[in-house]
Amino acid sequence: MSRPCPQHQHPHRLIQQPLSDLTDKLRQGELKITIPRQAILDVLRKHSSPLTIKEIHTSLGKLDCDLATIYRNMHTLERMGLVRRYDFGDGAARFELSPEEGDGHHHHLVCTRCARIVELDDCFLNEFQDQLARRHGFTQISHRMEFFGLCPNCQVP
Amino acid sequence: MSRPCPQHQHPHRLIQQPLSDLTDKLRQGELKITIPRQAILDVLRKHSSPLTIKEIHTSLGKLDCDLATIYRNMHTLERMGLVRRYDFGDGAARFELSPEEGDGHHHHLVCTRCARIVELDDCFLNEFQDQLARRHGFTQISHRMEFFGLCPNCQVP
DNA sequence: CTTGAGGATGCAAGCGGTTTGCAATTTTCC
DNA sequence: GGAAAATTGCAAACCGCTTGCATCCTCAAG
Repeated sequence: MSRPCPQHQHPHRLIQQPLSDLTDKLRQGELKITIPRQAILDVLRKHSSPLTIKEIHTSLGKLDCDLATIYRNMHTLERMGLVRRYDFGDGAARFELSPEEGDGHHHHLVCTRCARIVELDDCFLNEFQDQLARRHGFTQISHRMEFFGLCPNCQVP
Repeated sequence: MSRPCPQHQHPHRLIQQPLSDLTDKLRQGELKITIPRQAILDVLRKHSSPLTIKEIHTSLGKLDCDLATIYRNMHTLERMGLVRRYDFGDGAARFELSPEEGDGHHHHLVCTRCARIVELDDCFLNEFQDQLARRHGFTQISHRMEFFGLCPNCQVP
């Protein structure tokens, strides 16, 4: 389905962090270090683009843990800021490891046919967002933005 | 799918009692003008912000038509370009009448507490989008972008 | 090293939004 | 009016996701 993205297109910011870092964070959050938890983080570390729960589950392979466990873990990991959730509008949430520290906010360009995902590094919307907030009196403002189209490989039926 | 050539269809239609623009378009698309269909379009015409299927259904009131019918109709109306679908990430699709003719592309600022929706008139992303397409070799490119925050009324718990 | 409290998991049931198969009905055209 | 085709209602199913509950595991205190 989704194939690996050419390296030159997006030097992604998933800095390979030592496992101890992650487990450290787990401990800080008073989370127990369990087999499924470690395995999920491992899977996420090995992929550069956001994965669905199903993809995570099949990536876990022989460690065939329950879907409910993955769902629950994605929530807790998200709550801890270890993982970032994306919604491409196809009904399945996708997750990737949060880039280290900085808010690492970024967006995606998604092929509507093969689901290939290109990561876009920069988000230029912050000042526009602030302006919007001021104009309409909103606070705690955030945004979702994704691009869709046919990738080069999918343009010939 | 295939639309008849505008010149060669239903010549009598033009001199009949004035039908709404919408029913006009239904005929052009070879869609039958049914009670539920008209009622749904009526509801959408009376609301300025996108409605969920449920909201449409309750707005239909005494004409208590089946949810499946609404779902099916939203698909066909969307395919005809009469209706626009939005996804605010809360699991329920929302629909509004397509702005007349021009692509009428626009975005929303959604209160995450009371779901109040502010429509933003302009979209400044088109040239950026084209640039993206060129850079990554994508075609048929489009985007989704929504803003979220707390509206003025929801800022004091 | 043992132990136990509370977190985490597996299982199964359930939920909300959406889709679909099919028979019955409605719209439209003649 | 009557036939063909589109549309509807109904019920069941689907999909992603959540939850209740009994059991299991982790980890720190002893």
